[in-house]
Amino acid sequence: MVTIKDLSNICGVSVSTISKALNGQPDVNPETAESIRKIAHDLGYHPNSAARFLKTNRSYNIGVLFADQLKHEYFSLVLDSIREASQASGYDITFISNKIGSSEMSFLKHASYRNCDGVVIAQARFEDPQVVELATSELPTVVIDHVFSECPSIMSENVQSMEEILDYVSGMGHTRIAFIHGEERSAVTQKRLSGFYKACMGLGIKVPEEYILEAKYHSPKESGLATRSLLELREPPTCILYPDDYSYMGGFTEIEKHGLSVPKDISAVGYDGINLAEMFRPRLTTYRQNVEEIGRAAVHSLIAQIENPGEKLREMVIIRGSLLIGDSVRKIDE
Amino acid sequence: MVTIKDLSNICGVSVSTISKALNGQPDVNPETAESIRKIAHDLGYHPNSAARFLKTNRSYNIGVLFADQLKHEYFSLVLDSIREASQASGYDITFISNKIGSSEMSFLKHASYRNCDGVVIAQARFEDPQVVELATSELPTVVIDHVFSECPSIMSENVQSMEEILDYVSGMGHTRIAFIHGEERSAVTQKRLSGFYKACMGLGIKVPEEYILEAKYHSPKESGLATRSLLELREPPTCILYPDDYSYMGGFTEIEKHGLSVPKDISAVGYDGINLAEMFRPRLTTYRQNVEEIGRAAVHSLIAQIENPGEKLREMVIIRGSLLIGDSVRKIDE
DNA sequence: CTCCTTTACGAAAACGTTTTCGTACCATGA
DNA sequence: TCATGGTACGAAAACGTTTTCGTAAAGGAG
Repeated sequence: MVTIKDLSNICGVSVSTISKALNGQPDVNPETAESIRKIAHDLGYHPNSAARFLKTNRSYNIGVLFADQLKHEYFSLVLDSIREASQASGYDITFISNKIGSSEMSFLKHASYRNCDGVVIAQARFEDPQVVELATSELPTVVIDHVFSECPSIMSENVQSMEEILDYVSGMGHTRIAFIHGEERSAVTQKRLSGFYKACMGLGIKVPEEYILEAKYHSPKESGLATRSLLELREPPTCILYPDDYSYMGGFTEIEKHGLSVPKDISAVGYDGINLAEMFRPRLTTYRQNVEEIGRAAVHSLIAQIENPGEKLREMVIIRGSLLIGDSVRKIDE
Repeated sequence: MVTIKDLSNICGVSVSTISKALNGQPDVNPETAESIRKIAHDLGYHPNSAARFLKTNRSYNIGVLFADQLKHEYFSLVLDSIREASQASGYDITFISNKIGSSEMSFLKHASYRNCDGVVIAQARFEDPQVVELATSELPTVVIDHVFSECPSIMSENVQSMEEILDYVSGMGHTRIAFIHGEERSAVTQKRLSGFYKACMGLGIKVPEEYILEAKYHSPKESGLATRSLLELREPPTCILYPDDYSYMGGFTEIEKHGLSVPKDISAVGYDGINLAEMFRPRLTTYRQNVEEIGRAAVHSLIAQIENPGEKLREMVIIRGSLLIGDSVRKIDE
């Protein structure tokens, strides 16, 4: 690897001058600077990030927390946009975990051990003390789809989206609408529930308690169970809203098992708008999240914090998606 | 952040002794060492990775190259297993790209700028000179689904898998079998083609030239076009093999557009075995890749290189998958 | 010509580690 | 008693940078 000392030898000036030339300091002769830059470029010199960090305390590396998995398309797309946005801004990304090799290390420790300038909490068990510790720490952080009072949040829009879904479903003639939602304690769920109720109120739809069921996000199994209990009701719903497209899979299988079909007997709506949804038959009606924007907003907010250490901003950005209409909701003629 | 100097002050011994105690050097009194370790643990001390690298030239960080995208489930699952295996071995991972911020930087430069101990080439344009440069460099590398003569390869099994597929399809009574394959120049495609021809020969199936078409991996559009040309043949195939499950999507849409249906009119087989394939209707018959094993093998091979710098091993590991039978291949009764 | 300011550069310290080498102390054997 | 050897520790250099400060040379003002 070519170091600044090599450059110093080749250029015949001291390392200090090299460093200053490369960093655009004013106290170096423009011609010298230019020739140094040229040689550095020709030799493919780049300052070693570790050494540079030691002096500047900036690693240009941001940590990303995906606690459980990025097995779901939604999360991998968010990751992809985080990666893209970071790179565009000159940052690399590193995954943060809480065990590395045989030794346990809290998320925060891991991030500081790796000298991250900041971390994006993209997917995590938000009540985990380690996650809380991270979010409330001095380290710049930004959280996606959750709100911590101590750091900025990027939230997908969840109230209006539910209203849009219900407008559509109700427009198709449905009045018996069930809602299988994700974990109750999640901020996203709360928003969606409130959007759901609000829309029902506006539309004059009455929803029996049994129509509102808790499942888990991205768990076909849980949603399958919930679906079963809905189907076994004396008066089952005509339309079921699912927490996400994966969960719909579980519901769909259960509906088939009951000898029913979508949308003839039961209509269904997913959430997230994963790319493969258009391959489902019937084509799934779902709400497409703007994953590109979510990742980008997270990175930009984080970098803003990193580069302006003074202001501890606590903004909240809300990203809207859009309803994607498929064939999974049947039109009911009265 | 607590540094080794802080520990030195607290423990009342020099930094050298602290370092030696923590690294298990023999020339430190066992009792002293134990008390140092205890204090270090209580304070949550971890040596700074950047500083440590500077002395040891080991970053415990491995670079991962996903040149284009990890938008496809197959790649995100591979990434996930890479991440898991790395972490289990005490390594973190960083994405390698060839532009960072506004400045261009070759993959190799980027990896060495970030002091990666090695890099996994997981998905890339293998003929890209930068990728070649990386694979042939001094830096330990491992490549997935391609073979470079200079570094170990992890290959998914591709010959036998095609034979299995053809055994099955032929067993279902098909003789007019088309094969839409991915990029011709790719090693994977070559293997699959050879498996395809070999199986056809063994089964006594004659395949007209028009039945073999090139498309691109993960491009529904390309496969859609290829499918169209197959359907417009005077004697179209009864079964089409696709390069991957995403590509099948394109084919499926095209088949529907022609007023035909899968598998009644045309049977189809995918590849990769993404989780959502079971949601397609009909359920897709496909060949499931062992993504966990692929990622793990890559990481283990890479770490073996890193930790035994002497031997430049050049092994090739082949990972088998398994046929996943759905409903997309019709049984033909003669 | 002197004094002051500006310009352009270099020496050296520092960041947090690891590692080499030196050495003080103590025990052992002759 | 002295030489020898082992044990346990510390001083200091080094890794590749950035940054502070010092200073020599050059130029301008009086």
